[in-house]
Amino acid sequence: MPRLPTATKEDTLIETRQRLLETAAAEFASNGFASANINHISTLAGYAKGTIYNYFPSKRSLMLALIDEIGAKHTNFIVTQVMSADDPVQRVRQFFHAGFAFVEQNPLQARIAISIVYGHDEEFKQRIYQTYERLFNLIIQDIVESGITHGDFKTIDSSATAGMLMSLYLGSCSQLDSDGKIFFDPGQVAAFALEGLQLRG
Amino acid sequence: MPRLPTATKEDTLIETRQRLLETAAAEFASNGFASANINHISTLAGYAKGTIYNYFPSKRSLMLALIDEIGAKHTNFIVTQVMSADDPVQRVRQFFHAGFAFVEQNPLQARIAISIVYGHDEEFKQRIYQTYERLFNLIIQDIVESGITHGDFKTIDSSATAGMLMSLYLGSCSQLDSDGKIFFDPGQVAAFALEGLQLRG
Amino acid sequence: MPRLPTATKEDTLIETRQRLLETAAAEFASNGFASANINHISTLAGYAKGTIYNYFPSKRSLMLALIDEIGAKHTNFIVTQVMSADDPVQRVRQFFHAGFAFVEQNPLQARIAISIVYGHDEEFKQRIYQTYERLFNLIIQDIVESGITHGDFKTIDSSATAGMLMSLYLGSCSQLDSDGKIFFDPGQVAAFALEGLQLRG
Amino acid sequence: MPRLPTATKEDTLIETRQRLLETAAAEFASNGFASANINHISTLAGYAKGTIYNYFPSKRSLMLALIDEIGAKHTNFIVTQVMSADDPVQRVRQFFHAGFAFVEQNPLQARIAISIVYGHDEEFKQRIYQTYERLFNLIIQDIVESGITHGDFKTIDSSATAGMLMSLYLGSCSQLDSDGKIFFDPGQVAAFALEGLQLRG
DNA sequence: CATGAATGAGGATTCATTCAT
DNA sequence: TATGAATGAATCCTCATTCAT
Repeated sequence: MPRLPTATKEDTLIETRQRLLETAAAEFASNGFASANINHISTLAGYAKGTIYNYFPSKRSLMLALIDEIGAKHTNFIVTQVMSADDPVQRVRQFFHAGFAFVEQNPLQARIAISIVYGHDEEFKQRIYQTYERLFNLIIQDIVESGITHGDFKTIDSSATAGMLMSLYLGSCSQLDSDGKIFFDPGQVAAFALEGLQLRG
Repeated sequence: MPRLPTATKEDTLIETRQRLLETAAAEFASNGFASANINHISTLAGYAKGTIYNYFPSKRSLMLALIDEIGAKHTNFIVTQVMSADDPVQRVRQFFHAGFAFVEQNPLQARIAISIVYGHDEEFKQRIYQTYERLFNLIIQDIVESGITHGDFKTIDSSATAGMLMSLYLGSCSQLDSDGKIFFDPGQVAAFALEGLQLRG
Repeated sequence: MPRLPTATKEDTLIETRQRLLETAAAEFASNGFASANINHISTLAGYAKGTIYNYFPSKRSLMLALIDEIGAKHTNFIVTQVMSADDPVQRVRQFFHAGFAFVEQNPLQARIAISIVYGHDEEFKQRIYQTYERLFNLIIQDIVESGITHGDFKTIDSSATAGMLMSLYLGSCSQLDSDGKIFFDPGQVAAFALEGLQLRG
Repeated sequence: MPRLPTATKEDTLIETRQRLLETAAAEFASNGFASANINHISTLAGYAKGTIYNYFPSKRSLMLALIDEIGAKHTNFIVTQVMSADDPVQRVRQFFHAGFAFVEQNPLQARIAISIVYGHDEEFKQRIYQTYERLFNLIIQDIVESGITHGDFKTIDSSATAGMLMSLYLGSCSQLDSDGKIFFDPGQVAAFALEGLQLRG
């Protein structure tokens, strides 16, 4: 049915797989993994029930593939933009800007990632942590430790600080107003992360 | 089986309900709402399948009752301790101390609360936001705005700041090490919230 | 609760039983036996769940007791009025008049009786046929055969004719208009039974 | 298991549906709707539990589909045969002959129809009345009113008379002897309907 | 590769019934 | 005798998965 005559066989395979991952994202984002309906996913993608099993051996493995995809995309998106700045302070700002932009451009994927991070499924959690390892390392080394070395940041526990930056990021970008837009401004959050609440003496 | 001959009828009712809520917390915390098994809950509580329906009309309403309980307990726990300090800066520290203590003492309840806040079920989300309204108001008024008035904090958007403090709290207290202990130290997080990353000039 | 202080113990027993039978009639009439809820019955009667089992060993036996009561009442009601007429033709008219009057005065009981007669439960059917035996005999002997003997009626199969009269009765009295009133007039039905459709040559 | 390799897909679908409707008829006829077991139906039809839900969204909708089928078949069967006679008196006889023949050939379906007409489920009742509308109109116009016009029948209320004919039909065809055969002879019932009990002067 | 009918384990929910008080 | 908390068998329905076509 969705057969593009000009595409090679392999292209078609990849396209179908991609289409399935996209509709899976929609379904998982709105219903969560356990309540998601595999039938909806293939139907929405324009395929029959069974097709999904030609691409993924199970519902769970579909989710795992989706997690991998989301994690890679999310990480790439942020890493690229953070590294385009040289100054650690600028990198913090870039981190929140890029992070929020990703959420705005990929709301379904972001919702899935966040609900997994804060959810109860240990396998999914492990998997998403793996895919975010590069992002964590970036924050630890290229943001926090780099900032300490540069004399911009306090000599703080870099790993814990990375965790707090991630918490701040994931928490604030999941607070949406009634239109589904992120409630916060990335600059605001970056300022909070950099300067905190207190007035400087 | 759980027939306490010395207890009055009403006491028994309340005890049974409480027992069911506790085992429900365990089940919901480890499996999430959709994957939780109502039979497990009653069986773990020492009752037969049907008993739960003498107390709650449905699985969903059991969850809602649990949310109400968790929200009230969580809010009370934190509000009481925050208000025991007078100084806004101290209150921020108290907020994280009390918050982390609650999570340590009620890990199941905390997991449920966090997974709902960052999850996909809109009804549960709304319900938990309701129960946390008092806590939000506390952060806005008695921490942030009070700190601004006292000249301790910058003149920041108090509502957004409250959201960031909550994000920081929920995010950091849900990062556990391999023993299930919270990875962070509340003082550390409070310091981050108060002072941020940057060195003061 | 429904405790009349002036009544003797036995009276109370009988009254309670009666009250239970009445509310049972309401429940069985509107929901049918299988869908009837035993709890509704006792609650509507003003008693607790368990009380019904002090009077009837099971839901089924409650229905059987109700069938007995309905059958006896129905039979008595019609037999008495039919026998008050001497002429077989008049008796036919009385049969329909009395029968329709019973239905009007006891709509719930009538509904139950009719749904059992045309229903699928063999035990209930047998039981209601037993309680209607006297009524059948009345129609056969004191209406049809008596009419044949008197020279009023054709020499027809009296047993089959009794069945047709009952069919006509039960069928027409269960056709209700939108107000729940019987759609037919007993005189009309009696005339049909006596004279049929055809014009007399 | 019921994989007919020679049949087209659509044929298989229709056959399976038909098979399910037939076994459903057996189950509903012997146990009534509320006590019928959906698993029995599919198992008896040679399918697994879930298969029925590929064809009917619920037990209730299965019954509704069955009602539609029964009503259509029943109506067609009688209408065709009644209209094959021209004389209203003959049509009355045909009505009972055809009606009784239908019951003999479709005992399960007939039982279901009758128990619904005289049962307590309003939705089922409404549905079956809809499917019998054509039959009612036939009796009113093409039997009774036609008979009045021809000068064969008295000038009676045609709608009420139709109701009485239906009552007589449904009531008498549901009286079975111990072998499950209809107790009455259609000619006998037709004679009763045409001439009544009384001797003609 | 795509299909979709069939499967059947799994799970929420109902409710007649019991029995200790 | 009346109560109502507890029971657990029974049953509808869902849906991930299989597999013949």
